[in-house]
Amino acid sequence: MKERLESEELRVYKSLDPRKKLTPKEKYYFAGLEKGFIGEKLFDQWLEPVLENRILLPDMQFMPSTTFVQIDTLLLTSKQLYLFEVKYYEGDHVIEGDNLLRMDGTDAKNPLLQLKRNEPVLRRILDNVGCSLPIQPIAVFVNPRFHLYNAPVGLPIIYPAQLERFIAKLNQTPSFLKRTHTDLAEKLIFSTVADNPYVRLPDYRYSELRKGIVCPGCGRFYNGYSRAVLVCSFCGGNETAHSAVLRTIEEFKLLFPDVRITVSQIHDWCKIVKGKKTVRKILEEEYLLKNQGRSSFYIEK
DNA sequence: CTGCTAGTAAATAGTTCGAT
DNA sequence: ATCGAACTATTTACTAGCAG
Repeated sequence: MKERLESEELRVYKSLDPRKKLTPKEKYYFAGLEKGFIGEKLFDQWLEPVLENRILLPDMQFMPSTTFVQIDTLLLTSKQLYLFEVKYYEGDHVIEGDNLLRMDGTDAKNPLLQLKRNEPVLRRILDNVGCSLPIQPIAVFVNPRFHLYNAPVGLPIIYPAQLERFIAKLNQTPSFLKRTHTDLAEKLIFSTVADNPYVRLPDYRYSELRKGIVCPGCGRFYNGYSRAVLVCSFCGGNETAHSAVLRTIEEFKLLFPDVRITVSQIHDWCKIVKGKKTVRKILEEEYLLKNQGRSSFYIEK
């Protein structure tokens, strides 16, 4: 019903990373975003076998009244709604009171607290759409290299070594989806909101960013190209100028949503494309030309 | 495999057109 | 008047096909 996509925030960091020197803080935050996404994808794969009669709702952002909640993973069954908080933490951890600590003493986000905060908000959202299904909040640690030392028995936590059994058990629990369930899923998707007030984007200006086309294989810049085929001098990967330019236009749109797309703009942004003709041709094929002459620009088809 | 040729598409250059 | 897109013609680089 809904696909899990990289967040806009993550995509911005990804395309900024090779083009600008990120501060250590930004790098750290970026790495966290990437790990989070890896973990969520990994858990999606675990859930795959139970989805025949259950619905996976990834990346659900709600804003009922003034509180914003982001829920990584919801799983709708006929009996209940699982609220998962997925973590890709690695290494040894301990619980001290309400805090989840790494062995070096630094704080990691405690998913149990996040669940405690999110559950009542989700309850309100469910009530709003007239759903009385019980919520089952669970924290999931999906990284096999994760260990938690002193957790008491009975916490709503799934550890890496328990994942397989959890999925097997879930699969044995009968679930029959009716029309009301798919309707509910649609209603929930409909009530999600797009923007996340917690995004922390680094500040960047066009002039300071390195221009050019990045190889999708290894993330480094192409040195140049000839005859409409780009060959990466680092990893050997190759692709057509058409798809490379198109991807680089998407990056530009992501980083500068308010700047108009013109042939000159994209020509400068892609840098290694020699002629504006090539850029124009691609824009002409994939986008829609607005206005004529001096004030012309391209928009989505 | 080499050398030739024709065909194709990109790059280049020069010019026109339209909006500001 | 000026700038950027659009148009046109030409050069350049590569490819496929073919004979020797």
